[in-house]
Formats: sequence, structure tokens, C-alpha cells
Amino acid sequence: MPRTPEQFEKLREEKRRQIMDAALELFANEGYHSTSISNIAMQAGISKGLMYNYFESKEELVSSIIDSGIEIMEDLFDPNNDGVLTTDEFDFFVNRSFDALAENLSYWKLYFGIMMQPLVFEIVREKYHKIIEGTLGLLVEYYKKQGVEDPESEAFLFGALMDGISMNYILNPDIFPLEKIKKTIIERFGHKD
Amino acid sequence: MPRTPEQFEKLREEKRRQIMDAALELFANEGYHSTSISNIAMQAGISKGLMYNYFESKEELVSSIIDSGIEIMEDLFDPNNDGVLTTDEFDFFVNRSFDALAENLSYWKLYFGIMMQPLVFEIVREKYHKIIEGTLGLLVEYYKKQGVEDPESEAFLFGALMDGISMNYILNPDIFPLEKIKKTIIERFGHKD
Amino acid sequence: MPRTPEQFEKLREEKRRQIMDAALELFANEGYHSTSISNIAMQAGISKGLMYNYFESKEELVSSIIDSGIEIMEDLFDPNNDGVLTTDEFDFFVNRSFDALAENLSYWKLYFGIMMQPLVFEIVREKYHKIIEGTLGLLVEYYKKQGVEDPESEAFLFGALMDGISMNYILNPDIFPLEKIKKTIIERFGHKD
Amino acid sequence: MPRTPEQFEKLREEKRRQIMDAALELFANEGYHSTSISNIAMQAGISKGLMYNYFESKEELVSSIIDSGIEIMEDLFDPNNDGVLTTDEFDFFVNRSFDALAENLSYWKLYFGIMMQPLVFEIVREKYHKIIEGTLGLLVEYYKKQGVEDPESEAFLFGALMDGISMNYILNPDIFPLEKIKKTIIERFGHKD
DNA sequence: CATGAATGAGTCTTCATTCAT
DNA sequence: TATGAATGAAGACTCATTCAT
Repeated sequence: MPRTPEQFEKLREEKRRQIMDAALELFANEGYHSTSISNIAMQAGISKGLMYNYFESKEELVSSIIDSGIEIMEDLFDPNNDGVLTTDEFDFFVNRSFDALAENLSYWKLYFGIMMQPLVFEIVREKYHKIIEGTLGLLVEYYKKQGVEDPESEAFLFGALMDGISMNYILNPDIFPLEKIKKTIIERFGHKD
Repeated sequence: MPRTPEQFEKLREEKRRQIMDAALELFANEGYHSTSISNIAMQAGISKGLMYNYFESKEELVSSIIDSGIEIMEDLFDPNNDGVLTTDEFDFFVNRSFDALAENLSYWKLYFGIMMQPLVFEIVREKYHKIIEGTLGLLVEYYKKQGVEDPESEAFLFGALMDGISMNYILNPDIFPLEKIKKTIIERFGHKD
Repeated sequence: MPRTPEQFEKLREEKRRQIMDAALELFANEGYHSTSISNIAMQAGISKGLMYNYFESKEELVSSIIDSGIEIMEDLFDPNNDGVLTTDEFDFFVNRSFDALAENLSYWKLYFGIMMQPLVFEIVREKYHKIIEGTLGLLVEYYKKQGVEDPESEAFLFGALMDGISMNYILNPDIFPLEKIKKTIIERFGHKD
Repeated sequence: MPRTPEQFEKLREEKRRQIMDAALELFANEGYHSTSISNIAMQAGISKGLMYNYFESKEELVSSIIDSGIEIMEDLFDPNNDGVLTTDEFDFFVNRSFDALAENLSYWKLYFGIMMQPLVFEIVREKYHKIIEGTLGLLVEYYKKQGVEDPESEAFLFGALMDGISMNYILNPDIFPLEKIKKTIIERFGHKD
């Protein structure tokens, strides 16, 4: 009695997730280039060939992982989707960002590792660019409303700070005082009065 | 007309430099893994075999490049080496840091690219850690003197900010308003009164 | 309402034919090695696994296709099976051969493609050898009766010509003047007086 | 004391030839797809990797072999290059063609094997097409001069015959009466009076 | 010192075939 | 009977490194 298409689809989705999880773990901890398909297959408990039943190539695999991370990221910003950031939303955004960072350390390791690799994955970088630009726009509007003198620079500065904090936390999660920093950020970069 | 040992040493050093420059250029623009020894030799105008006369391996080559970058970095901090940072020295440090960034973009691309690659360059990372710790110490002292409430967090924050700015500038040197940001940094993170 | 064994057998035979047709199409147009079982299954509208229910292996599949083609070929020769070729039968043979060629282009593409592949299909080749030998014998007898000086050579020549024409027509069906050539053949190689 | 560029060039050319010879042998006897780079390297007495020092890919290798065969082929036709075929040249051409066939059996096996493979090596096929067209043109002129009624068809017929003979001889060099056929060809297709 | 030919382990990928359901 | 997930052996190709000259 053969499985129904629905059963197959469900199995496929689960296995896909399983492979992506295994791959993310390895990519994050060993680097994309240093992780072989063999490694991934072993970690996922499957055969080498099976990976290609789920992903067309190593590149599509990492691209899928990144994409699925992007979705998380998108939810982070402007939760009610009205194109405007309130102070409460700003606070929420900072808090949520760092929570997400701590919760998905592997993903962010991979993300930063890839973003800093030249040439590779221009596609991925383009996707991020769009998100970043959107966010920057939101922030500029926010700082304008807050009466900041040079809102654009302020937005850049804040963005850089978020990146820097993320990077430092990723490299040294045990030492970096994320919680304290979080508060400071909100005070000094959120409410401009 | 045999050359003196000194002349030999000088020639050797020049050739080493020449290879390192070629390699840096390629590593920064194409990535470490995507750059082959062949590429480097071609770019340096020498033969593949000769490279191994100057560097034991690809890894030693990249390690040497990083090391030589570290020296530049070391000179940046605490110029008079007295273990104390004055406000003028702080300003100077910020300015010099960003100038160095703009001047040696390739090197910093490589540096960030490698720092985010796990496992591979643990050795390199250790060297950096030492420097960072030293610098952090200096900053903490500085902020203490400036009467900052939580000098340690402030030092971390400042460090993260510097990293974040560097990273953003590296990824988008044409867009990122480095000069404006530089001034803001000095105002907001240098003089605490 | 269970089916009778005969119905089963008929269904089986139909499905077999369906798979063979799909495979022939692909083998002929993409080549044997470039055609995967997946491709064939897809083209035949069945699953990969089911294919193995009807054919033991890819090789048996192609072998079956060839065999079924051989049967057509056998009917071409000596229609009344008396072991002797009359001039009318000769004419008929030439005409029928080329008609069959034009009608089953895919099959002949496959046939020639495989015949020129060494080693792989020795078995197939042996079967053909037998047919060819039989045909050659018939032709030799025919030319003897026609009073040709060296009937054996003439038979070889005629055989080579038929192959050559087939090959050229297969490679360039649009350019090759099959109809004209057909007539010439009959005139120059059929009636020797 | 390093080798001079000339020495290197000479060594390279020799090794290239050595690899091509090994590959031709295998391609001809086992088929292109059934011959692995490993096989070729073993046959040539070199390592797998070295092949790629001399040829960019398996396809470039076979393409080079074919190209070098084309050169032989080109010399066969119209030896004095005046664009006109005399009866003597026609005889010479037939003789030379079949001599070349017998001498380079491996090459012609490969050639026919590849020509009958669909899709693969369109490039190769295009090169041949040009040669064939040139030759056909020559033949048409030749038959016109000889007063043949339909010179174009005659040229096609002759071309097909040459191909067919080649094919049959390749498949059965021991049985096929090449010498006799050669004479017959010249008599029946060379001198039309 | 200098060259580039040579090696071989390792990489990604394909695909005929098997098997649980 | 029918499905497609799973396997694993094999293939083309890359590249850091060594070595004869």
C-alpha cells in the first residue's frame, strides 16, 4: 500500500529540516568551505546521495538555510507592518533582536561568516541588502520624528552598533555583557530627549 | 660578484612581501578558500614551486599576512606605550583607526573574513584576543578616569561600535558616511562630560 | 471483479510497450548514457520503481527495444520465407527498408548509435550478425542468379550502401534525397542486365 | 638548473600526444562514456590529476583527438587545393581514404561512435559538416564534368557509400573485402563513360 | 634560486538499483 | 501493483604540496 502524496510531502519536509539543521550546525562551527557534503550527511544520519534528493547543490542548501533565517529576521522588524516605528516598537525591536541572536547563535555565526566572504553568495547578500535598506529607512524616519539632527547618520551608526554587538557576542558569547549593553542601547539610541 | 648575506636577506624579504601583497589582494577579493596557490603565484609573477621557498604552506602564508597586519594595528594603540590613554590619544586613535581602515581596505576585508570563519584560524584569533584584551583594559581605565558609571560595559560598547563601523564600511565603502560617523564617535564616546 | 490472467498479461504487455516507447524516444534523441531511468519513468508517466517491475535493468530495457526492432527487420527480408529472392522481392525489400527507416527514425537512430558503441552491447551485435549473415547469403545467391561476376563483393557493397544511406539519412533527414536515391539503388544494384 | 621554456614545451607536447593516444585507444574500444579519466590515466601511465594539466576536461580531450583527426582528413581531399578534382585525384582520394581508414582504425571507430551519438559534441559535428559540404561540392562539380545526369544525387550516393563501407569495415575489419571493394568503387563511381 | 610537471587525497555530484510502505 | 525515499559506488574535477631538473 503506497504512501499518499501528503505523507510523502510531510516526510520530505521533515527530512529537509533535518538536513538543514545538521548543515547549519556544521557550517556555523566549521565554516562553509570546510564542511563537506559527507560531513553534513553523516551529521544528519543519511547517505551522501540523499542530500541531492532534497537540495540541488551545496549552494542551494546554504541558500535555503539563509532564506529560512531571513524569515525570522523579517518578523523582527516593524511587527505591525504599518511602516512606522514607535518608541515601544523600537525597544521591542532591540530586545527581540538580541534575544533572537542568543537563541539562534548558529544561524548568526553562519550569517556573519558568509556575509564577510567576498564574491560567494552575491544572491544572499542582495536579499539582505533589501532588508537592510528597508530597516534603515524606518530608522531614519524614527530619528526624524525624535528630532535628531542628522537622522541618516544616526541610523547608520545604530545599524553599525547592532552589527558590532552581534559580531562580538557571536565571537565571545561567554564574555560579552549582552544584557547590560542591551539596556544601554535602548537608553542612548532609542529615546532622544 | 657574490652578494653579502645582508643583501640576500633583503631580497628575500622583498620577495616575501611581494608574495604576501599578491595573496592579500586575492584573499580579500576572492576569499581564502577560493584563492589557489596557482592564482597567488601568477599574481605575484613567480612559479608555484617558488612560493614554498618562502612560505611553508598556504596557511602559513595567510598567517604571515595577518601577523604583519597585527603590527600595524599594534602601533595604532597607545602610541607612547605608557599604558595610559589621554583624551588626545583617544581622538588620535579613532582617527587613525579609520584612516588605517580606508587605507588598507584589503587587509581589513581579509581580517574580518577570517575572523568569522570558525575553527580554521584559531591561532590567529588568539593573537587578536591578546591585543583586544590589552585595548579593552586601556579603554576601561580611560572610561574610569572620565568618570563613566560602568566603564567596562562602555569599553565593550565602544569596541563593538568600532567593529561594526569597520564591518559596514568594508561591505559598503561607497555608501557608508565614515567621516561624519568618525566625528560623532569622538564626541559621544570620547569625552564624557 | 478480478481480472483474468489474460487481461493481466495484456495490461502488462501494454505497460511494457509504453515504457519501451518512452525510452526509445529518449535514447534516440539524448543518447543511451545521457538518459537516466528517472527521465524514462517520467516520460512514461510512471514511477522509477515500477520500471524495475517490467525490466530487470536499464540494459535489459534497451536490449528489449532492440529485440523488438529486430523483429520488424526480420519481416523486411524474404517475405515468403522460401530462402530465395526474386527481382520483385528485391525491389520490394529496398522500398520497404527505406520506408521503415523514415517511419521509425527514432529506432534507427538508436540502432546506429548503439552499433557504433563498442563492448557495451556485444549481445545485441551478435543477434544482428546472424541476420546480416542470413541476408548476405540471400544477396549472394541473388547476385549469382543475376550473373554478377563477383557476387560476394557485390553483396557486401550493396549492404554497405544500404547502411551508408541509412546513416546519412538519419543524420540529415531534411537534406538527404532519399526518394531519388532509392530509385537509383534499384536500378543500379537490383537488375543486373 | 631549471629547464628552458623550450624544453618544457617539448615535454608538454609529447605528453599531450601520449595522453591522446591512450585516450583514443580506450574511447575507440570501450566507448566515450564507458571510458573514465582513471582508465585513461592508467593507460597513459600518469596520475588522474595530471590529465587536467594538459586538457581542461574530458570533453576537451576528445575534442582535441577529433580535431587532430580532422587534420588528417583535410589532407585527404583535393591534394593540390585548386578546388577542382581530376579523375586521377578521384582515384587517389578513394585509395587514400581507405588506406587512412585501415591505418587509423581506432580514430575512425571513435569518429563514427561519436557521430552517431545524439546531442553530444555538436561542435565536433559542425566542424565535420563544413568539411563534408566542401567535399560534396567538389564531387558535384566532378560529376558534372563527367556528364552525369543528376550530379548532386550521385555525390550523395557516393558519400553514403563511402560512409557505409567505412562503417562496415570498422565493425568487421577481418571479413570485409576492402581491397576488392575499393577497385569496384573506382570503376563504378569514378569514371563515368 | 627557480620552474612547472606530477601526485593523490579529497570534493561535489550523478544515477542505477533496492526497499519500506 | 505502485511510489519515491534511500543507498552507495563511481565519476569528473580541484588543488595543496612535492620533486626532478
